[in-house]
Amino acid sequence: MKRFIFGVILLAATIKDIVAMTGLSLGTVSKYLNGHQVKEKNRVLIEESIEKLDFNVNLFARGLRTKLSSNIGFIVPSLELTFSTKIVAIIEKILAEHGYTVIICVVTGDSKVDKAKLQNLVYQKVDGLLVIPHANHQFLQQWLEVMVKSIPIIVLDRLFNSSTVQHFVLVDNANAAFKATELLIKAGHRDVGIILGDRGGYTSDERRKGYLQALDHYHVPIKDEYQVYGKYLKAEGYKACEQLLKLPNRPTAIFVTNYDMTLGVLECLNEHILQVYEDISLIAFDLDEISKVIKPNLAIVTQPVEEIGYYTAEEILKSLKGNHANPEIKILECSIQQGASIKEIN
Amino acid sequence: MKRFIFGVILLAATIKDIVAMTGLSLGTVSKYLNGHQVKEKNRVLIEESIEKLDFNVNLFARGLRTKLSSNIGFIVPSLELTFSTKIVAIIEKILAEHGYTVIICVVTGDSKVDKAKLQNLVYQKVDGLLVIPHANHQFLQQWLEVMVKSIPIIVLDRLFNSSTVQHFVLVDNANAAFKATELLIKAGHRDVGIILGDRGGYTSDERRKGYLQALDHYHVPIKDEYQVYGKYLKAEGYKACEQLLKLPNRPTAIFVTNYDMTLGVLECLNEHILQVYEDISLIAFDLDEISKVIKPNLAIVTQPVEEIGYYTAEEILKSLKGNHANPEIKILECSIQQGASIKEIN
DNA sequence: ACATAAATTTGAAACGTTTCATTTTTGGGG
DNA sequence: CCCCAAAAATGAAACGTTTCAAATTTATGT
Repeated sequence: MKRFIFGVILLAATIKDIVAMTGLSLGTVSKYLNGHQVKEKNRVLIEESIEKLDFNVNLFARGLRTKLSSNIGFIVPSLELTFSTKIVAIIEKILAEHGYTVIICVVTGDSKVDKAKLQNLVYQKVDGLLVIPHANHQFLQQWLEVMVKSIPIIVLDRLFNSSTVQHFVLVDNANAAFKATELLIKAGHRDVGIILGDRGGYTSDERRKGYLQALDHYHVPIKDEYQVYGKYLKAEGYKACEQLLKLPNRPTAIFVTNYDMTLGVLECLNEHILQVYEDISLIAFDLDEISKVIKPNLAIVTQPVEEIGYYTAEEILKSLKGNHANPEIKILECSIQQGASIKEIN
Repeated sequence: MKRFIFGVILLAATIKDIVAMTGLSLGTVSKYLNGHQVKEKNRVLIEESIEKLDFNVNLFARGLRTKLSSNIGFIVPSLELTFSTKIVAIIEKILAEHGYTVIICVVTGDSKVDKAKLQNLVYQKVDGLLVIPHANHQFLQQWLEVMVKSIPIIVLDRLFNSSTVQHFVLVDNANAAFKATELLIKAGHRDVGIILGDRGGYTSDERRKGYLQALDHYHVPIKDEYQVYGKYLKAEGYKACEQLLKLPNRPTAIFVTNYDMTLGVLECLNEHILQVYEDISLIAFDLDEISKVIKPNLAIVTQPVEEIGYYTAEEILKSLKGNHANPEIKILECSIQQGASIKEIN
């Protein structure tokens, strides 16, 4: 029996207390706790006892035998992207309903630091792993390749080639970029710049692909100087924007393919005293909460973060429940939110 | 010895393997692992062995004896406030350097849901707790009062009266609000509105206090209708703003005391076709990353999130190391970032 | 060298589960 | 009412640490 003094627990109840109270054996109670068949009469007995004792399984003891922790690790490149935090929040909520907790692990990209963090995490503390890879994820990827053999892993946002990691949840970046670019073209723009992430990065390449397809489809000439690369950072967005503005015939519209870069672009336009819409058209990515406060309201591509969260949570739960072999590449669609940042120049 | 097949760990090394390799006893090795004095010769022996075996303490077994997990729980009201996520990120980084991991727990304010989450967390999974309370935190507070007797707890952002919880890290909200209001007054504004959080909420009351002090200090008449309350949400900021705009002689300047509410205010002004600066002056809270992209740049009060993070991490580490009795209320200062959103109307 | 105090080492017991080979109970058919 | 297969219950062993009283080694002063 849990014993209290002034409301503080001195001693938590154990299975042995249940045994003492019910007269059953350790084995039977344990079986009940793990969802196995137990005689009706005994089930009632045990449940009453659990209730009275306020019994909770000791996870240390359980883990010692089973090597399971009821924790899920969530590896993110940063906590300052709403994309990541929204997904973490949704998943934390769902997993909590199933008795799991979420351990956050921010990877820096510095493989030395990351290695220690990941090692500790995976060897002992988590039953499964959710991963939003860092742009610079070579080390992480190698690590995952090995780890996925011992625990279920789902990778979000980025696809990579791997014979072992096979469970991905992605958005259709190419199609989203196609539609965004299309929107600009249909408004009459033929000089459309695009600000991309790292050259060779997965999302970057996909978004570029969609952009090129759209130009091609509408017979708009492709110009290399309109495609600018940078890291997914505000400062790099600023730089990329300047680069486009410096061009002899600068684009009349820009597609910025990332949240943070968009902030940089807006700051850059501000400083160059260029008005969105009036002087230059814009469509951005993922700006959800703030697209409306910016004047004019920005047209944006919105990733289905909620759907990503729900789907991923369900999938990892399935994997944890033993269905270890349903790897899949899931691709979800983005939507486009109209704004007042695209000028018709027919 | 850890045994591998195709790079996958089959069996992790245990203390017994070290015993076998060094010829020492369990007790000695354990003592070494826990930082106690061991003969130099043996220290070397053990360290070599650990290295060779790639030994890691099994945290389940350790926890079974010690009831310690090397996890810290971080309770946040939401993951969509940069205030919270920045602090979480900083603290996660520092704690990781000390072998701790961070379990995220988002409380909803629904005490039924929260209770189950917190229970699980505290009874078994965490050695300490960091808490950014929800605005509606009665239940949470009661819970903390009891829990702090068994593990160290530090509360951030909000102060509350408690005979047990005594460790707080706060910012000087009153002073920050004083300075913000002062800035508006010095620009000649005498009709200064303030949009506050929940009536009776800690931060809300403090910020109001500073606001009133500033008005009083500069002999500006105080008007009740200029003080509007709402929840710290974008939608409520919108509503609050409308309320101020509807007033017969509406304020010439508004102090918005929260990030999310500011977004709502900006949207509201946009829709009413009111220009910040030109039509109405504004000073906001915590808008850091986006204050620069908004035109005109907003003047903002910035909370020292980095400092809060570093300080809190150090404090919880101290508490975990046994210095269990250094409760303190730490108050950090905010800074003000000038912008172009305040019009001189002398 | 010797006695003694101090510093280390030792190893059995305990932490609270799960597992599994065995034993016991149950219920259906003849 | 008995037999037997199936279902359920049993309880000892094991998981890998930490702890602690007892034993051993080392250091100190004479």
